[in-house]
Amino acid sequence: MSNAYNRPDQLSPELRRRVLDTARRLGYPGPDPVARSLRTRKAGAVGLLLTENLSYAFRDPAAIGFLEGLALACEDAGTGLLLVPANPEREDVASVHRAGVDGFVVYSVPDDDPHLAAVLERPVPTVVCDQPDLGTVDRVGIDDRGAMYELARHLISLGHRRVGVVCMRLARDRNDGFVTADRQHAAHFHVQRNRLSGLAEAFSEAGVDWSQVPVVERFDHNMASGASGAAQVLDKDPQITALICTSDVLALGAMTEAARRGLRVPHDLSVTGFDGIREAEAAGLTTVRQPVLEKGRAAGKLLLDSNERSRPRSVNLATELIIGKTSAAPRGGAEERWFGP
Amino acid sequence: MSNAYNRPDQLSPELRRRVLDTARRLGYPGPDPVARSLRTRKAGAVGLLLTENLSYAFRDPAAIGFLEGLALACEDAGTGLLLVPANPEREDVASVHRAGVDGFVVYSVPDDDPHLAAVLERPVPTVVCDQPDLGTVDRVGIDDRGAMYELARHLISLGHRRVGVVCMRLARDRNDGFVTADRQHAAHFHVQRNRLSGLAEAFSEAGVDWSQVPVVERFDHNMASGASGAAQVLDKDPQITALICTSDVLALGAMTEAARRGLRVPHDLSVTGFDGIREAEAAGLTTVRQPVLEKGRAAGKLLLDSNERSRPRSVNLATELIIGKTSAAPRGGAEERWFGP
DNA sequence: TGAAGTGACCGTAACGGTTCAGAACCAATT
DNA sequence: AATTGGTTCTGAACCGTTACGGTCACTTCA
Repeated sequence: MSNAYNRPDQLSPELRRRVLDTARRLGYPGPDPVARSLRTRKAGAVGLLLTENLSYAFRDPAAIGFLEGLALACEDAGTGLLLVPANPEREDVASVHRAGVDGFVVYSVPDDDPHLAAVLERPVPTVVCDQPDLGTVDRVGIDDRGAMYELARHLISLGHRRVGVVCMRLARDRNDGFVTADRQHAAHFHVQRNRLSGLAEAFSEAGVDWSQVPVVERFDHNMASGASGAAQVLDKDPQITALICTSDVLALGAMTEAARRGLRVPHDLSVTGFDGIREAEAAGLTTVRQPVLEKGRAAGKLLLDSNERSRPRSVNLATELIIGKTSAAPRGGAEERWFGP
Repeated sequence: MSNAYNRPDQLSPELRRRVLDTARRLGYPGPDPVARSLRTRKAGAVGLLLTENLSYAFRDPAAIGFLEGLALACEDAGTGLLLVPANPEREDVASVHRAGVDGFVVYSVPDDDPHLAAVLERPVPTVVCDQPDLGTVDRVGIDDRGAMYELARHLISLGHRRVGVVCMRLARDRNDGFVTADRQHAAHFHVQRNRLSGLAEAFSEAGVDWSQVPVVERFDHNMASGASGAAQVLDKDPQITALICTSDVLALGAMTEAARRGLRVPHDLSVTGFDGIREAEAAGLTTVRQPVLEKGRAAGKLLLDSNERSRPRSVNLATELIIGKTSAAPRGGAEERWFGP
């Protein structure tokens, strides 16, 4: 029977026709994909674990780019892409257990997330993205630390010494406010931890006492958070000459707050982002561009040709420092004479 | 055994512990989701069929909004969302057959698409979106025809009589150029067909010979298409006072072309769109806003509570005419005295 | 003390396909 | 005529799980 559908060469055309005819007459809807998957041990789909609220993936431009790249890789391979809901509120690991997939891509979740643990227990290949190297599964990411270090060097060379930071959530608990050094080090989001540590290193080297730098955290990732985070930093220390945001979305929000306060960017305040999304380019933001689409595509490729037990691979994609028109030497800064526009 | 995982109440805690212990010792990875699906006849996922190149879904703002709404509905119900690749080039219906899902959502595909036919043959509930009412499955959409009629009335009341149109693809074959009346009527994309027919009706009523109106079609849906489409219309008839685009993305592209030609919008040329995406709002575009997120959510809800054999439901969501600053009375037009700004 | 009732546990039969071994058949060769 | 080879077709095993009904021990009540 299944031969009639899948192996036309294995039987005579006449029998095939007869089988298909009676099948249609009996109202047979064609082979059941689930039963087929059980037998062949291939689901024909890869799972994408997004710990964030599922709809978040469609709001964040960087996440959309990643999704697009991953979808492209899946399309090339002819497999589907299953978005696995993983609501962080109820610890509903069941969704991971219930997903019939040939492998998982894990995108930017906290490293202590129970869903991630559940994925790693499943006997399928996995690629983690923007995560620490687990040593046991493939990984794709960028050098967040190095890229942010480079951005910090840019600001330092412009003459900035008194700065503030707005970052995304650092752990699963909501903490909208200032961040202690401890919390920075213990951050469960690999990406944010490394970006902060790149900043800390560069500014420490430049003689800045990092523990005195105001770092504000926001749980939600949108422009409003960027604006309110910027407000909190500027209230704390109105003397800062640069505001460093760990994402473009936050930075764009920060720009609106600067405008609201009548601060001219970059004359009165430099603002920087991270990601290199289209909106940032349009705004001329100084930022680090990372190849989000390529990241998704690389994750998909890695997963889809998981050769039997080659040792875990780790891919780092290149980033590029984009110097836009939102960073300049601080007003009246000593260095202005040498580094100004 | 399965009880130990799924029905802790059916057995004593002691046995449960013992079972789970030996399971772990034997390296048992937990119940297999595919086998479970086979037995329970529930896949725990819904399929989304996008006939367009898969990555398209992540480029078009309206599609993203739809996806977000659908993802929200799925998240609420605790089911996954499977993106089914359906490359229009190779007629690869296998992807539809291979998808292990409890139902399908079909989003804006041509009504003669073989993938759609394949979905309808599958014995699972289906919701079509932006499609003609098939009478056999649930449907969600808007009144494209009526909404466009209303937009046309707005332009007519401003005094526009000589207009041009840029529309999205009308069928599966690529036809970048002028569109005959025949092709307009025979269009296989329900949405485009109805928008055009709303225009034709309104302008015909106003005494305009619709067959003389230049209508240009573009296969790809991006701003560049809008720009080149606008150029083609303006080359054909530089006298037009309004350019009607069947999507905001095309309209935004048309605006860039108008600017390139030194045409001031709306003074020299009115431009209108359709969808109500964020970028259009930012640009002050005159357009029709449709609730894309709600459309996705409605499709998901419809699918997920498919009560046994209720007769097919059809949902029409409300739209809203947004009069922005890209439409005004034509320069020197007779009506200007009464309707001008 | 025996019958009936209760709850925990276990064995087995599907679910619907794929695969593979071998039966049946036919033709050609020794 | 018997053996060989090749092709087409049939049947049974298996994939891993859950639903279901039956067994068994143990309690309860007459």
